[in-house]
Amino acid sequence: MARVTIQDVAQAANVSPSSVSNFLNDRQDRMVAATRDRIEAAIAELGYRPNRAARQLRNGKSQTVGLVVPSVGNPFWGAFAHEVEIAALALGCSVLLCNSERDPDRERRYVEELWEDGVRSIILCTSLPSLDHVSHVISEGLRLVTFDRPAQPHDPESVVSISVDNNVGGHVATTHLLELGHTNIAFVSGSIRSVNRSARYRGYCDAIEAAGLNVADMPHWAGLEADQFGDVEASELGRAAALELFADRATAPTAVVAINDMTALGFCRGLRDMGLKVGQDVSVIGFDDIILADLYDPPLTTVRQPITRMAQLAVSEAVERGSSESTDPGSSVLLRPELVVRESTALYANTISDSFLHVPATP
Amino acid sequence: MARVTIQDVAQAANVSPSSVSNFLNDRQDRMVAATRDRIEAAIAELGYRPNRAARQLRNGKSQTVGLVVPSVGNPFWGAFAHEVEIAALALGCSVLLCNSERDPDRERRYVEELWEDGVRSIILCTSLPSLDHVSHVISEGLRLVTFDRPAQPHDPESVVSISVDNNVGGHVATTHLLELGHTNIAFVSGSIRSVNRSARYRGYCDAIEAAGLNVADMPHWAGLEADQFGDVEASELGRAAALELFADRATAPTAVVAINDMTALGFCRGLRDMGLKVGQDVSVIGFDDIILADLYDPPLTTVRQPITRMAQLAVSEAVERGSSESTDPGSSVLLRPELVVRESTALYANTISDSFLHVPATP
DNA sequence: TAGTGTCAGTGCATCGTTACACCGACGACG
DNA sequence: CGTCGTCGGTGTAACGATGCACTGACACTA
Repeated sequence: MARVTIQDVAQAANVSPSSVSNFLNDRQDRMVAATRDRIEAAIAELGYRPNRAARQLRNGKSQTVGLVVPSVGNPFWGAFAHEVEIAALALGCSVLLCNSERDPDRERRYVEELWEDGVRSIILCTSLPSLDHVSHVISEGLRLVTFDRPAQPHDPESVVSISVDNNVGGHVATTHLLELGHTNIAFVSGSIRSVNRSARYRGYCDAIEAAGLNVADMPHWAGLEADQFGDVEASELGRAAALELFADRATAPTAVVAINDMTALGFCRGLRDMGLKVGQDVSVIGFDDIILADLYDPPLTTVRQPITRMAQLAVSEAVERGSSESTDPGSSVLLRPELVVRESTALYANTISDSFLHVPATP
Repeated sequence: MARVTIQDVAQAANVSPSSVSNFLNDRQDRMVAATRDRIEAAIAELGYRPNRAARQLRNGKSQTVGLVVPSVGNPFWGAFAHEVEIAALALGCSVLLCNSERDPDRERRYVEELWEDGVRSIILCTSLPSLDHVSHVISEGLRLVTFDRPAQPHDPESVVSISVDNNVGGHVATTHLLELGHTNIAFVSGSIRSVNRSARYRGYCDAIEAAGLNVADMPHWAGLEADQFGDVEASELGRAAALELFADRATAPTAVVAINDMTALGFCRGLRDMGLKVGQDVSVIGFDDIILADLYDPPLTTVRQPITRMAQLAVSEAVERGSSESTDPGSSVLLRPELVVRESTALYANTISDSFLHVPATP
């Protein structure tokens, strides 16, 4: 059961290893049909599979795509990683998984390491405003696809971005709450020093102002000590936000736009700690539509990201850039998010419930 | 910025490449201290990093550990993958991610492919009773660590298993409900043709009988068409179970042991569909303690798996088997799960609520 | 002093694949 | 008929690391 090499195939097909190599690397124009068929048959018969290590050693590239996410422990990123793996498999690639924990330094180290290990395509899920920390690798030829981070003016030319249109996402979410009659709508985000978060916030602001309201009047909860929380802990953040925003019932909002579903869920949990009912006392809308959104009680209204499609796009941009239907380098794909209305948002008219007005202050 | 090779280091240190190789491969006894220091200095100065592809080509092994999970889209597996990556990083390894979708054939294909690509250590999260589908690779020398699947009598000798003690887990969960006074306790599992699930079921049965009750009197919901559902869909399964078990209120249980948290959450969602309140009308206990368990409303009582510890064990068994403190080959590590009481379980005495008795039948 | 052993370090073939440079044969063209 | 171009295919030197088999120097022993 020793390994079948290209030599074995060559021998079986009565050609030189070079020809087999030519066959494998799409230079079939260089040979007559009969030869091609013999090689093909030999490969099939011997069950030959090229040795990745040798290939990679020889030409410095690997068939692996690097995936750098903040943390697969977060259900959104877990789901995305799942979709990426499926898409990569379809293209014959493996996925090397890295968790950056949203640490720019880890991002850089991972990207450098992957590059040095021959990985030439990386899907980087970052939302840092600048790509300076990895630009030196890009300039050496790395195919970088950023996810969840639209292209920025100063990005290196070759970078492709796949993202949802966060601006319209934030707008859609906020408009939904406005249409339900809410006029005191908080934005809960943690730090927004990231391009996707600030875009969502902009969408929120635009919607508020378009409704003739003043953003300055709305509570904006932007985290504890800046960036103290990583990604899995988004829910902790939401929870903390709820406790803080509802400490004073007089000024508390009746509706909340959360930066993502995990934060929204944490917020709901915090509301519960304070004896408030989501979708009754307070309307909460999330972002992402993770599997848990539909499972929650009440099911969470949210803005869905089409992650399957996005994962496919990201992988195909990463591994087959330059092929027929691929995007131009430097382009940015912005997919349209979709509002999913469930039960965590309700008419403002129904919001002023007994429980809201008479609930005792928490200790 | 060309690659620094072992030759460059050798030249800089005034030794032969062989000596550098010796240095790198723990054969430092073969050289005098001064030489060692020179090599060390040269490596540091040039920033040398061994080329993985070349290494792998030469000796057929890679520094990568393969991780085969049912689906990283499932928050439990996502969290586990996260921990595995952290543990692997600490040991200088990368993690290659594969989703088996619980399909034995995909498991086999992935394992074979990883093996052929030089991966010599695989953490396989399977719960298939037999390892026959991968035993041929094991016999060639693969270091296989199974996770969430205790060793079975017919397993190949070299396999190490890391798992929680599912039997006591099931027992602890059930006992908790019994202690709350429940006597009609359902078991919701989907197919239990997997060793961990059947162990949990056994623990459940033991506890029921130890309480002087009869397992035959308890509802056991074991899935729709056997195995129709994958892993992410565990929640769908739970939801379906709820609708079915509570179709007839007369025989419906007052408490439920779910096979895992996702199923439990789905079950809660189903209960909600029927107008029932978890932790009030019905007590529900899960298994795993995923991050969402604490976030849920009501927070889910569950049996926690110590995944950080388990991931560390799995990785260290996979990559450094044979080292000092490692387990004997063929051993099985069973960690103790921990009951986490939250609010989805309640005293039976409090269970017979108005809403339970008078809720209208759903259409 | 010849013989044996140990120590520190090196030469070289090798892993499987690739692509450049080459080669022979045949056809066409001036 | 000689020459050139093209086609189909091959030889070979890498890519970078490894470890066996070896060597030269020195020490110790009989």
